[in-house]
Amino acid sequence: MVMKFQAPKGVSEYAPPRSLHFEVVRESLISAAVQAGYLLMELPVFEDTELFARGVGETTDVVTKEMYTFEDRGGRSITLRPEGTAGVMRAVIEHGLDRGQLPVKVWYSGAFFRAERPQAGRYRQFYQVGIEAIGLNDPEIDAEVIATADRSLKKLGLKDYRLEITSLGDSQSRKAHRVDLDKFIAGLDLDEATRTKAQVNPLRLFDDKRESVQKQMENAPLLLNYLSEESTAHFNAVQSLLQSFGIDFLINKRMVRGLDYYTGTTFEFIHEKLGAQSGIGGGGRYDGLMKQLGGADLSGIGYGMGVDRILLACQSEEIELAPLGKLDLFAIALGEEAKLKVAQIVNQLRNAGLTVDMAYGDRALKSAMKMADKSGAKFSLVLGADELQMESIAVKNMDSGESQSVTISSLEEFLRDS
RNA sequence: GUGGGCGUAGCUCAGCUGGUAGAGCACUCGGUUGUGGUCCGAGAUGUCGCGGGUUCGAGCCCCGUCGCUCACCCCA
Repeated sequence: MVMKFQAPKGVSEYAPPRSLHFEVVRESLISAAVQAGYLLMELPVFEDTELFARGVGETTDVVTKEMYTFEDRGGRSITLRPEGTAGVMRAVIEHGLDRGQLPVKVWYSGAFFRAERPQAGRYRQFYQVGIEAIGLNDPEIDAEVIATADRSLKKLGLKDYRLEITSLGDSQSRKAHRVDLDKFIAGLDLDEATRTKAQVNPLRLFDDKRESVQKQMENAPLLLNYLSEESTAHFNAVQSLLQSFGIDFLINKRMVRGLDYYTGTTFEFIHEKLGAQSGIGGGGRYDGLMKQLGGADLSGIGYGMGVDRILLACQSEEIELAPLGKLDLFAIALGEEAKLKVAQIVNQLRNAGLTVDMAYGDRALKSAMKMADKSGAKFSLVLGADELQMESIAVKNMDSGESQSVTISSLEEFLRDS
């Protein structure tokens, strides 16, 4: 018996026709970034393990139990990237961009990896499109980043999502809050596991789904009330900018982010029709990260949008994702002689930059026309013995069903103009 | 790592209290001479996830195993 292979557990992969929808979503996310002046940063999918440990945070769940880590042949510890920001920082530093004109604005797109138990919208290999703006600590750039994320969703026609924002303040604000929060939690009635969780990151308890915990956390001290004057002013400025852009948002005083590097403005896009994994994108400021990784002491802000989840969101809203490119022409040959000619014409049109496909083999005309129909081509042409002699072909408009006669030499021009 | 659900044609699934398998979609061909989208007809396809057990007999019952899936956790 032959072994049957299947994709590794929990990976997201897309075969036609769904891959076309995936492509539309990804391209839409990318174009929003490009529109806002961000430039491509193409990165490796694996990095030195230490980069993520230091960048994302030694105690985070991502680093402690969700990374794909292995040793390469030179004995180096390598990790498949679980997120994008650390790699971007590394590359910015490595290429000296942090010493050039600021802000550095880059976008990236690709696969990320986390060794988690798969579930709806959560995969071990998943796709993100993200941007990072480095070297400018101005509310203006915060608002730009959030607006760009929002635009990338709106471009697709998404409606049933909400934007939640908060500010995690500067490190002093967080320290003061942490002291009080720890004190508060010490007085709660919690089980052992929850207590350990709170020791690693007490903010986590705000996110706990159990009602017993929620109830106890109702009067917990909120970080937002501990913000310094400066942080508050910054956060207020971001809010007024968003309002002036006409972007709706909610302030979530209990927002929790899983990565340690976040500071100040933090945000999340949540889709209302998805399952438990409803976060379709998120991001925030990470003002100490660059320095932490050995670069200049620059602030930064960025986001990561989940392509897989956004595709699911589009489906849940029944949004029609029109395929990007359509065929300009679908060509059909009748008879041996005509085949050569059609192959030649098709090749020539492709060289000229047109998008063309054809029927192969000896298909009945009816069946070939069905293929033409399904291909979504704008025009079809049938070339047989008659046309070979006449040098002119009937080109059929697949929408109207009407045909018109075009000479072979003017075919390219005809397709280009219609 | 912890729970629940499910594994029958390429896809979505049906199969009553056990008697060796079906539907829709998709696919291929056709409805006479070289033109699709509707309609009609015909056809192909399954070791019923795998292994064992009970039984005269198992897709249906029992055990195991693998896989998928949803949720906890976590997050895109």
